[in-house]
Amino acid sequence: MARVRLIDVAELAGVSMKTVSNVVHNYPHVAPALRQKVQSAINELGYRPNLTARRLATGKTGMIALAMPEIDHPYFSELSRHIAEEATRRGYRVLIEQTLSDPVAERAVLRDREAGLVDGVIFHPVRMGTLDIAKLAPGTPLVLLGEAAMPVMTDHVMIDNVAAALGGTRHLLNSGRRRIAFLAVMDGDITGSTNQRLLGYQQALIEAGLPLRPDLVLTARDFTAEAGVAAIEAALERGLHFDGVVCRDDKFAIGALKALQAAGKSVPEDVAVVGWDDTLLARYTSPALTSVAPDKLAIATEALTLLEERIGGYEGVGRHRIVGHSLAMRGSAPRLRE
Amino acid sequence: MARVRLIDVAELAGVSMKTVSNVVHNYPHVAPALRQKVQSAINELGYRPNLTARRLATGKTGMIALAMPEIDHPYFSELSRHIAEEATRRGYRVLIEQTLSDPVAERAVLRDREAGLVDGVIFHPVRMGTLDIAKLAPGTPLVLLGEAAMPVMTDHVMIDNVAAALGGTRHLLNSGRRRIAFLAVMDGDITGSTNQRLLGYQQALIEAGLPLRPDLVLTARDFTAEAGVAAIEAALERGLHFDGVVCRDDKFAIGALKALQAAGKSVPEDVAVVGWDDTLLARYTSPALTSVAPDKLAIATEALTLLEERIGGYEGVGRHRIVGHSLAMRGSAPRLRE
DNA sequence: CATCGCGTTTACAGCGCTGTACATTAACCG
DNA sequence: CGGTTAATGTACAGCGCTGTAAACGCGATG
Repeated sequence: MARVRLIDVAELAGVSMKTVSNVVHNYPHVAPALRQKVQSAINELGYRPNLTARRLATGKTGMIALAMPEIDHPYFSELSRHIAEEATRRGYRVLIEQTLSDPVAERAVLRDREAGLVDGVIFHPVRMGTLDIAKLAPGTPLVLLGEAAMPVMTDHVMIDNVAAALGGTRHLLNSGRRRIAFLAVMDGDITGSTNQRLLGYQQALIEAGLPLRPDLVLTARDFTAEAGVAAIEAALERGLHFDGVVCRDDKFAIGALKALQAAGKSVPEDVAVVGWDDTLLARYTSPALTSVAPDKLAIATEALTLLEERIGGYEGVGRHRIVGHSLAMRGSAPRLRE
Repeated sequence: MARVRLIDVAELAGVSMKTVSNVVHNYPHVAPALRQKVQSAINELGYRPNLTARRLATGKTGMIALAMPEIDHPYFSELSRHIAEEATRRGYRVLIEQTLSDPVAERAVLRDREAGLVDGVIFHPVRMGTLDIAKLAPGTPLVLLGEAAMPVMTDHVMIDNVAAALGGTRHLLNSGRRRIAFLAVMDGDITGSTNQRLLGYQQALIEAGLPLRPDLVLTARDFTAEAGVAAIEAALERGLHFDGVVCRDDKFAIGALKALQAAGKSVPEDVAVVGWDDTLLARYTSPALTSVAPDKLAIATEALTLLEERIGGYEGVGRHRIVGHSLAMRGSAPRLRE
């Protein structure tokens, strides 16, 4: 059963291909009678336009690529959902690419993979830095997310990580905590996110007139809840005393919760915990996690707006947009009573 | 900066377009010297093949669509990851569609949306039933997931829900539970999954010689953790006594955990809880959830195998594949001591 | 030395659609 | 009523690539 083509419809209706095309596209200047005739021919044959051919002819694909480290990480899947919905609203479809934080896969995103396949790319890099990306200067319109890279020429959307960490830490300070740990820094973490969050944490302590104690900055081996457990266990074992933890990540916070409960500490009474990203996970732990909440919808909207402008031909210098964040208050570090 | 085309490379290298094409595709019969010359021309111009044009010429898109209700639901995001990785391994790229369980969006998946854009579709329907799908008989190769629909002519991959529910319930029975609730049935849930799971639950009770008590089959208003909380609260309020809960869903199980803990019941001592889907969430509650674990990787592999056969031209009757499942043992309904 | 055969390269049609330029008809106006 | 404008419709090139068929060496063969 060969596919029905435009010309088949045209022949059946006794008109030119272009007229059929005009009907398909609801082009206004088609006589009602003809439109009717063409429409029946379309229905009779069950014609569906071949999108690939349309793309080749128009040069527009109506598709954007979204490249992220892991599509099943709650933060990224929640963000993708927003981006997918916003893109649909604007008439784009989304091709999701998973890089698994692999440098080769990341590079591929900016090179040949998308050639002529998508109109633009939204990319959350992990391993590629500012210079790597600047060098690959892709022909494709591009918007970056996250803190790993921010070349001057490329558009970029992020939250103010320093301010967010400052806010989260202040919240703990306001509730009377004085020995607040940071979970965690890592070897080989070049994303910049951690550094900015650490900076905000430190700034809050300084504001409050507290000393910066290096032993309160914990170290983890990777970005898993298990690594968070291990880091807290190690800290407790070496006798570290702390009454609050600011985590760079909800998974770390979950690990902290587990390790603290296992050690007989109660949360938030003995130790208050603040997570990061306000993912689905934060709602389902017990106690539920207070978590820094990036405005994911705003990230999606802003990224698509910038991308659409690039697709529309904007070629100026990179715009760097900071979108809002808040602190989602839950049991692990509850809101203060008034 | 116009895109570089095949013909531009050909002119620079002083050869025909086809030769350049052959070099790009690593066609063996190209003289080394020429290949070298063409390669430098490619590098010099930074040529990248236009995938859209390639598709039009070959008729193959190398892309498959994956249509699911919600891309940020942990079960679906985990499944997508497997499908995306397996698809990549087989040389396909994945276009993810979110239907949000909207009948219109589901219908669109099977109709014009993918025309000539993907080689095949993997579709997890929610609202469309067997007949709806059978009627739309798409030209596109199609594999269905889930229990909502299983037209005879269409390929289909699922786990044995009855057996899985039977297994989960047996586990509770083996650990001595005798009053086991089912969380939950719902009005308007036509997916069939719930019914099959309920059936397995009932079968286990019958096997054990226990009566089927209708009051132990709880009702929820929707598929959220909050609805699960409400259902358990209502049951406790009306004085229902139970020592185990089989949930059709991890979110319900999380709701159950919350409601039980709030009511001062301890899990698993007073009430043991079994979840379903073994999502990320199950690992991070406390206690962690024992959960029915569909073999997601097998679902992905099997679905892609069937789809590839359809793409390859198989036009026979629908194949219905049952893949494995297990019971992921965790604290909410722990493994029995030997 | 003409012929064959193989490896290599080319020319060109065509994938299905849209944009452009042009032809036709209808409508309108002074 | 001739002439102008606007509304409709058509023909066809071309988007960038690949498949096919045919042409082109060139050493080996008889």
